[in-house]
Amino acid sequence: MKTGYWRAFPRDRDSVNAVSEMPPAAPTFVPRRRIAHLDMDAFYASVELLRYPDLRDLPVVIGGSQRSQLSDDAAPETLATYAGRGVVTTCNYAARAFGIHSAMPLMRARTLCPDAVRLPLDFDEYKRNSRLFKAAVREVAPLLEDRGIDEVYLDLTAVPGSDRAVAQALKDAVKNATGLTCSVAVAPNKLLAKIGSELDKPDGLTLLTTDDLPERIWPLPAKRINGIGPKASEKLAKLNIHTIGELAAESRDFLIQRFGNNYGQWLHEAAHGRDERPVITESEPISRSRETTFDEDTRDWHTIAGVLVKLIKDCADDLRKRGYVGKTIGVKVRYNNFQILTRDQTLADFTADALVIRQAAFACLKRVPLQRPIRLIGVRVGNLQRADALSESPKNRAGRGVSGDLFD
DNA sequence: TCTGGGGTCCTAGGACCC
DNA sequence: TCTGGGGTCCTAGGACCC
Repeated sequence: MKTGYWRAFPRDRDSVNAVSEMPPAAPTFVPRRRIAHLDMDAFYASVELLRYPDLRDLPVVIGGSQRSQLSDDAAPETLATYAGRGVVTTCNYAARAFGIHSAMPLMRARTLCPDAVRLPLDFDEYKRNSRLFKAAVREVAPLLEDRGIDEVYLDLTAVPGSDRAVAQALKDAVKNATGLTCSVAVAPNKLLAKIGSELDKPDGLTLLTTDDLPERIWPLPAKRINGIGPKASEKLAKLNIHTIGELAAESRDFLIQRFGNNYGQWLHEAAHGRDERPVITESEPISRSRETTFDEDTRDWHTIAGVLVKLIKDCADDLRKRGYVGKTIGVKVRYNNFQILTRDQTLADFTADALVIRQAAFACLKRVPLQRPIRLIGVRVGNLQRADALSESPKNRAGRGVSGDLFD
């Protein structure tokens, strides 16, 4: 069995500088990486089906108002009686058979399937199940990268057992802990593992090697690559590039010329299934935010200000609860034409104080033209630091950054 | 049909400092 | 009087992801 390959140092798109600082290449034997991507199947819908098993074979759509906004005994309703803003957050496979998919406006889903059952979101319950499945997965493979509520990457390189056996053990662990199914792929890197976990959904188990590239990856649409979204996809289509294979057939220079140095180079690497990004097991948050869409578009300053005050309070509470302080305060509006505008301001001192945030946020809001109705308002606190790390650093406590001459 | 909320990263220009 | 380049921070916008 082939177990590895020789290389000098890992090449990582995100750590070019780090590589150049390393000592001269003394070749090291690096075991071939085994990376898994694990993705829960229709996660929110599946959690709801644990609570309402009778709905299992009916089309079910999750989205719209949140459970916390309803009375406790609110019964599930059908889409036919639903009116209002909002999109499908997710839906079960029965609903997908009608052409419904996530991010679709609920009113559109209603025309496709008026009899679909609509359930409100219950984030507390999804988070509880998320913690359960991640804890179970960690028992099998401790090197875990959290990619949100319903998916993770795992570095299986040091986990004993065949790829298939470990993948099956992961699926069994998730099922035992939550009663839910997931799809797992094992591949040489994150890029291929991510594509792989989609190939056999739901309840999938996929094993991929670089030898599978021509047969199993290249025929897929280019947008199946994580990082190629609607815009890049459209631009590629105009160049008559539709599949990953067609992308791989283009020269690096051609892609750099059309997409810029960074992105062009990355497109070329990705199409060839190359990706050396490590599994990141720990990371610090960059920002926290709160935003909301009005029931009706508005230009009324008092309405806007009133909502903003509440969002600021929520955001400040969240920061304090998590033990973070931030330095850059910003507001975001979305106009009724969907255009987004942001204004932000960096303070001299880190803060999690609602009153301080409020002052800065309203200074930002004053710079927002309200010449047309807005549909969304939001507040963001960025440049986060751990509150405890801050109190240990005299320079930070002074709040004037790192210019040493003020203190030396 | 009429489009949520919470994030991250990248780019690019200008200010400012050395 | 005219002319540098590099580095960092701030701000705004945009693409993308879950």
